[in-house]
Parts: sequence; C-alpha cells; structure tokens
Amino acid sequence: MRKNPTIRDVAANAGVSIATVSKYINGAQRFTPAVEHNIQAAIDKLGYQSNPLARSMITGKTGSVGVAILDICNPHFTNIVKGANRVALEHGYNLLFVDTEESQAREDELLDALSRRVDGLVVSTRMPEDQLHRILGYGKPVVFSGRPGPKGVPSIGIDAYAAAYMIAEMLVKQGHRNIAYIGFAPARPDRERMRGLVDCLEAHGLPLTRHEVRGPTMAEGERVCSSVLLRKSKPDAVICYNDMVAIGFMGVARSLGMSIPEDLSVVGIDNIPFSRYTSPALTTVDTQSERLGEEGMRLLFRHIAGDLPTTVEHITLEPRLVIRESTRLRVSVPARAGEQGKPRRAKPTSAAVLASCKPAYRRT
Amino acid sequence: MRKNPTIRDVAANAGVSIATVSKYINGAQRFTPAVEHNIQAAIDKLGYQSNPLARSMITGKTGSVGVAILDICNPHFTNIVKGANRVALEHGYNLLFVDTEESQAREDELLDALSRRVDGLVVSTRMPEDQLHRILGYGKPVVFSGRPGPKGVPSIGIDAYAAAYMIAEMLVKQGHRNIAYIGFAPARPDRERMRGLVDCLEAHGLPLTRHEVRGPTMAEGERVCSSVLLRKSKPDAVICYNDMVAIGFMGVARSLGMSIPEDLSVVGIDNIPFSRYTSPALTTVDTQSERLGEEGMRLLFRHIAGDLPTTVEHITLEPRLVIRESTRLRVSVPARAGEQGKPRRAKPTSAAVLASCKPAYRRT
DNA sequence: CAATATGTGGAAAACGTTTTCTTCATGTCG
DNA sequence: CGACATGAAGAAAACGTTTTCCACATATTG
Repeated sequence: MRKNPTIRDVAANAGVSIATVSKYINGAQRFTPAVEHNIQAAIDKLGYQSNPLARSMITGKTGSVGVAILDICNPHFTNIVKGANRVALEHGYNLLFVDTEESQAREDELLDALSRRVDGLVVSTRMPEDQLHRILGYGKPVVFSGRPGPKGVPSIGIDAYAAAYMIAEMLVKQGHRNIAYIGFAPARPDRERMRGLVDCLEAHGLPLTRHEVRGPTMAEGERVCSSVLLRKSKPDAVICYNDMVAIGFMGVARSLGMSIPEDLSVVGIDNIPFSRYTSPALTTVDTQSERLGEEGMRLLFRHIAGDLPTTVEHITLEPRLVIRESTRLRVSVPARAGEQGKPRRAKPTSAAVLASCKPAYRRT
Repeated sequence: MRKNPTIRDVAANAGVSIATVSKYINGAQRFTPAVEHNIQAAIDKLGYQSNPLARSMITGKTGSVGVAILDICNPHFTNIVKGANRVALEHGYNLLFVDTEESQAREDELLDALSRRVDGLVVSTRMPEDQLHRILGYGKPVVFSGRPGPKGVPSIGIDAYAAAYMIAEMLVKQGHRNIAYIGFAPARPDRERMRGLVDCLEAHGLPLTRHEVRGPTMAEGERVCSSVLLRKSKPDAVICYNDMVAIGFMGVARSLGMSIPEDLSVVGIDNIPFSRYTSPALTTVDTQSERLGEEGMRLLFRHIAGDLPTTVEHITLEPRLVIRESTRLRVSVPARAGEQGKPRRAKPTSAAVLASCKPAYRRT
C-alpha cells in the first residue's frame, strides 16, 4: 500500500532533471550513455512506472478504448468483447468495458464514466435514434455496434433482414406453414428481422404470428414457451429472437412433451458456442459475433486516427445459416442432416453451414 | 469531437472563481443562492462534466474498481463479473475489467494498466504463489478470487476439496467403480479437487485415473474425449474440470455412440447457466459464481475502507451438488430423478439440488 | 580563430482539478 | 460601538506528467 514512486524520485535518484527522465522514457531524445544508464538504473531500482493519469492529462490520450455491451451473460456479447479485446491489444491499447444491463439509467452513468477514460468507444445500445447525440456529445470517437448510428458516424452490424429472410426461406422450403416469431421489440434488429420474415412469408402467401419476450434471456424464453404452444393454432416452427431465448424455449417445450424437431422446429439467432450442445442441437444463424467486435474495433482505430473515408459509414457482415437438429427437414434420410451428417467422427466441430440457403435478393 | 468544457469555462460563465465551482460541485460548501444558481446555469448550459482524470490526480481516488478474469467466454467468469458489477454500482463505483486470456504476458500488461486506473482490484489469476507480490506491488487493495492469496491478503473462493469429495461420494453411492478425472493442472483449484477425489475414492478402495486438458474449454473437452474413451479400461464415470470441458466432452461422447448416462456418467463443475440445457442436462456442482463476484467485491470495499479485521482473510463459499441427467442413478424409478422428477410442469427451473449428498467431513 | 551548427540537458508552463489558506464583508454579542 | 465569530468567495499550491523553449558545451566550418 506504499506510495508509487514518481518521475521526480527517478530524476533525483539519477541526478538529472525530470524533463530528461520523461524524454528518456518516451524515447523523445538521445542522451549520453552515462545519463541513460543512470536513469535506467534508477527506474529499475525504484520500480518506477509512469502514472497514466498524469500522462493522459497532458497528452489527451488514455491508451484505452471502451466497449459497452448490453449483457455480459450473453455469449454473443462476450464474443464481441473477445474480438474487440484482441484488436485493441494489437494496437497497443487496452480495453475497458462496461455492462449496461439493458438499463437506460445505468447506461447513462456508465458511459459518462467510461467515455472520459478512453480514447474511443464501441457502443451497443438500444437508445432511440434521437438520443444518440448524447453519446456523440462526449467528444470521443464512437462506433455503433449492432445498429446504424446517426449520419456520418461509423457503425457495424449484421444484415438482420437477410438473416431473418434466410431463416424463413429455409423453413418454408422444409414445409413449415405456420411460423411464429418470438420478438423483442426494444432491440434494434428486431424491426428489420420482422421485415425480413414478413417479406419472405408474404411472398409465399404464409402468415406470421408474433410473440413478445421481455428480455433476450433464457428465462424469458422459458416463460413465453407455454403461451406460444398453448394457442389454438399451434405453430409448426418457432423463430426466436436469439439463441438464449431459443435455448430457454426448447427446454420448456421438451418438458411439455414436445419433440423437437418432429412436432416443432426451433430456430435461434447468433450461433453462440453453446447452441451446438443443446438438445437437440440448435439451428441458428451465425452473426459473426467475434468478427463484429474485431471489425468494430478496427473501425474505431481508423476513426481515432482520423483516416476514415466518409464513404465507409456502415459495415454490414453477412449472416450464415447454421442448420443443426432443431429444425425438421422435409426429405427424411436415414441419418439426419446437420452435425449428425458424418456420424462416428471424432471431430464433430464441422457444423453444417448451408450457405446455399442464401436467398436471392439484396438489401437495398 | 469538440473539446470538453472545463471548470474554468464554467467559472467564467458564472462569474465566479474555479474554486467556488469546484466546491459547489462537490457540495463542500454552501453559497449565496444567486451564486449557486449561476453556477448551475453555467454547468447546464455548457454541459460540463468534471474530468475524472484530473480529479483522480489530486484526490488519489478513481471511483473505479477493477476485476481481472481469465476468460470472458466462460460463463463462470461472466457471472463473477455480473455479481461484482452489481456491488460496485451499489457502492457508487464503476467497474472496469480485463480479460487476461490465461496468458501471463497479457496479464502483466493488463494489470499494469488497470491497476493505475482503479482504487482496488479483484483478481483471478493462475500466477504461482511466489509471483503474487507483484500484484500487491501496485500499491492498491487487492482481493484474490478463486484462490487464497499471500498471508494477510483477503481472498474468496469455493471449497474445491469439498466440491470434489461430494461428486466422488455421489458417484460411488450410485455404483460407479471406475472413475476418471479430466484435470487442468495449471489451475489453482485443480490440486485441491484432485485431493478431494483421491481422498474419497481411497476411502472406498477405488482407483482414479487422471487425464489432462490443455485449457478449460469446450474445444479441449472435445479433444480429450476420444482418448479417454478409447482406453482399455473405459471409465464408467468422468468428472470434468469444469462445465465447459464437460459440455465439449459430452458432445463428442454422444457422437461416438455413447449414451449418457447409461454407458457413462459425466459430471461438470460450476453450474453455468447452460449446463441445464445440454443433452443430457449436466450434473454439476454449483460454485456460486455470481456470489463469488459479489462477496469478492464487498471484501474489496471493506479493504479499501480499511476496516478489514485481520481475522477475515479468506471467505469460503460452500459448493452445492446439482444432480441432473448426465449421471446414472442406482435405483431406477419410472421417472428419472433430477429435473425430470416433476414432468409436465411449465416451470422446470427447479433444479434438483441434493444438498443431502454433502459428505460428512469438514475441511481442516 | 571566429562564427556557426549540433547535440545534450534543464526550466518552466501546461493539463483540469481539489484543497488549503487567506481575505473580506457581514452579523452578533457584551 | 468595538471585538469577535461566522460565512462567502477567491488565490494559489499541488497532483505527476509532457512539451516547448532556452542555455550551454562541443564540434564543424570558413
């Protein structure tokens, strides 16, 4: 608990001025070998480390970048952080992050605190459009993640419309006619997904029923399950807001005596690592969470460096359908498709990614 | 990207000195209503927020606390962060955290950076005992999480010995005779768990075979599975280092044609949220991850406040056995025990926690 | 040898706060 | 009415750095 040594201590110990020590440390100037040696000796002896706060005050740089996520318990977001962390370290920055826990008040507080301690932010937020300027108001470069930002502000996300369209197309192809979507309206991508689903299903002349979850969690997936299944016109396929909801949903559905996918197909979104291990293994859409974090951070660093061509405002990553066991296939072959496709293989990591299912349209 | 207003701007705008503004903001002194009104008006007009870096420099307090975890992709750790976050916010602090990714070099770098920006740290680390003083050397209050620290330094963890003993006891009771442990030697709790297993099994005159995983991940659980199962004397029960390993292991075991728990019982450790949803649902030991974070943070705040009685050095939380479907039960009843115990219930959240399985011993 | 370039090192200002000390005006008490 | 306590407000130092400018010694050039 002893006090940390300061640059002054080092200077005194080495018999030079603090300016000299500072310049030596930052390699801003060369000195006589004797002087350099003395300084280094003093630094080693005292275990000196320059105080980043003081340095930040004068340079205006913190050497840190921040990431704000909505829920640390959702692997989608932890993967984003993982990707972001890697790129930040590559750039010699360290990453601080906050979990806003879906709460507006907490988000305000945490972003306030975080924004002053970092050189830039990658932010996931459900804040309405007209509030986003508050985040920009911190005066730090910002990249929005998982949604577009205001005009001129870089952002990154996946093509939620395409993801939804893909799923619907696949389900229809496999013969489903009564499809339900469990949505989460406060979330940004929800609207686009809804559009994708509706567009696709309308093209096939099929209806869509919508249910609502109060949060994108396993617990909510559990809660909503019975009300979805107890409707008079029970769906033959359920698309969940994300994998967390789908996992909770499937758990209850099975305990209600449903067999998946025979009685009911279930689809998630995100392809979190655990979705491979549910029972049955979850069909989902990969949202490239880790790349989202990586590319978001790269975008941020280009933003910080100031070399962002104004043309690049929004990066859209392509979703990929990952078909596993929770969706019924029309053609029933001896071995089910998906991961079971190559049974008795020691390495089952090859998830069946049906890129071929990509719908033939482009988002405008 | 405009510059943030400073206290000087506010003072000028309100026609008072910066000292007055500072005192007003911190509530250190009362002022004439007119003056207070002017200051508040100026603050609102400029959107002023005091610069935490500058404040920290002079007060020596940052208003932040730090948490270092080993892997953000492991829900055990994210739960710790979640608990820690809650308590930190309760205390008016905000939480910064770093993911050291099991890498010593990264840990050094990140802790260096983090320690200067916070008022205290809760640290999970695999660093050998004789290196821990380096962390203490940062001159900040530290609480070690998941392991004991050096003498006199507070720490928190679960009783790993008890957890292991519990599992072994339960497996033996259920009739298993050939038990394997998939360990991860670099981890702190590994040694204690091994002791717990060996002690229990020796008491029953049973052997234990040990296998090694290179990291506590699902991928490693997958990798090690075939070599465990292809041994001449195949085990009838496998205890995995943690739930992640267990989940990976089970995935491959099933794809190798094993039925769990009929052919093989599998047990994890941690009780991560997803362990309820694996196929079959994973029997595990709850390590109270969230409480670990909460209590660790409470300990830290008492440490920061300086009122830690020297008697409280290490808090040990009690593990609880959570029996689900991945372990074979001796007595076969029509409905299997565990979560299936009450079938057809809409709320399957009541995991069967067999506290009765607690072994009759106490750790010394 | 004088004049100039070069390289080494220090003095001091600055960053945006908090805090101590001081000043000054006002109100209170005997 | 004078002495004194009280309260409001400001001046200035401090926190630990970086950075700009300047001084000095030495080396180079004509």
